[in-house]
Amino acid sequence: MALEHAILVSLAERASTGYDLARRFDKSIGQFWTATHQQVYKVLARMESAGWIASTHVVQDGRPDKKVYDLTADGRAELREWIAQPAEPEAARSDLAVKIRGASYGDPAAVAVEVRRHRAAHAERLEFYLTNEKREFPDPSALRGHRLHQWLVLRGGIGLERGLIDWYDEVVAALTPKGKR
Amino acid sequence: MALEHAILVSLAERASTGYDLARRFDKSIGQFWTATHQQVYKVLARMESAGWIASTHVVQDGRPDKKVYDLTADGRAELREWIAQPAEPEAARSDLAVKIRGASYGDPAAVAVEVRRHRAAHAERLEFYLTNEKREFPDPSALRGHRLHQWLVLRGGIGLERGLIDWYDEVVAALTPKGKR
DNA sequence: ACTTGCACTGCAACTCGTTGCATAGCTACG
DNA sequence: CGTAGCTATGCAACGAGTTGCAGTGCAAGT
Repeated sequence: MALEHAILVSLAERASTGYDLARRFDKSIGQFWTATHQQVYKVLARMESAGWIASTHVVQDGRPDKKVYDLTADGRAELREWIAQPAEPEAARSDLAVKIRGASYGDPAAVAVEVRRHRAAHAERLEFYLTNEKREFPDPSALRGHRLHQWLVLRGGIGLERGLIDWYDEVVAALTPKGKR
Repeated sequence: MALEHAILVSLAERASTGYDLARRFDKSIGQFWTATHQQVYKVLARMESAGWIASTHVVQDGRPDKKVYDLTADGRAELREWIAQPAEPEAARSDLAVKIRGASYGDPAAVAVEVRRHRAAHAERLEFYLTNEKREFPDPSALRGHRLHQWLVLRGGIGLERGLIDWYDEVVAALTPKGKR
């Protein structure tokens, strides 16, 4: 499982509540790992009883109380160890790719429409990443340490989105009858 | 769940045994969907009782008996319907990306080594895909129907691998101290 | 006044997928 | 002759992740 470790990385960057972590998994870290808030709370509870993280109860006014989690020494050690260990090259999963492959057993035109829709969604995400990059990392050559690493992962996301968009364009062109282009 | 539908696509292309499907998930279809044989057998059983597929017991000599599965009319209908339905743009998951992001909380040099290893694995897979493409699709412009769709998915895999390799190169360069390059 | 939305936490039930194990006969290698 | 590896199927137990539901209290729009 890597969710635990993704959370460790997230908490190493900044102590946070479960709610906050769940939202961050929709954004920066979420590029390469996602989780719903239920999953986050569940895993946080397990991690706390394992002693990797510790929580502080914070009373707020005008808002519900919250529990802020932070790494313990054990958590830091665990993170260090996990990072040192080899990871398996993971396999991609894509419903859409399966649909493209099976297009002739359904309606190829409908698949093309679907691919266009995904293209638009990924173009939007690419825009979002590029805007982030400009705002947060205006001078990449000066980056070091964890800021550099964050930027590198963002670059990965950007490359991935670009690759997908190119591919979708290729697919749409191939699936659209020539008269209709 | 898409494994069921990935299997439907696979069986639409060719009637197969569970064992055979599991191996094919390591190759062509496996680009965008994988499954272990246990998972395949489990899902096949469920699909058969749902009436999507039917099996024929085949006695072999010198080898264990096998069960060859093929689509039923219901299975074809289900596949057609599934293909017509919209799919959610799926989120990527990558342990390695999380490790890159967390590199400063561990050993960045060790992460660089790991990235190099993944780069090599993906370069190998890229080679494999390119060889396949040359052998199976020597003249892409002439492709139509399910052969075209297969080729398109292969193109997606090729683009993905290329994108990853480029990214890994970028990451290795950034994580390797300048003196050691 | 009413509803919608946000901040915040969590339980319960479920599905999907992995890991480990079991079985069985044939082939090929040293 | 023994052992490793392939073809072939499957069960049992577990872990990871999703979906649905539940509750509180404030702010802001209609």
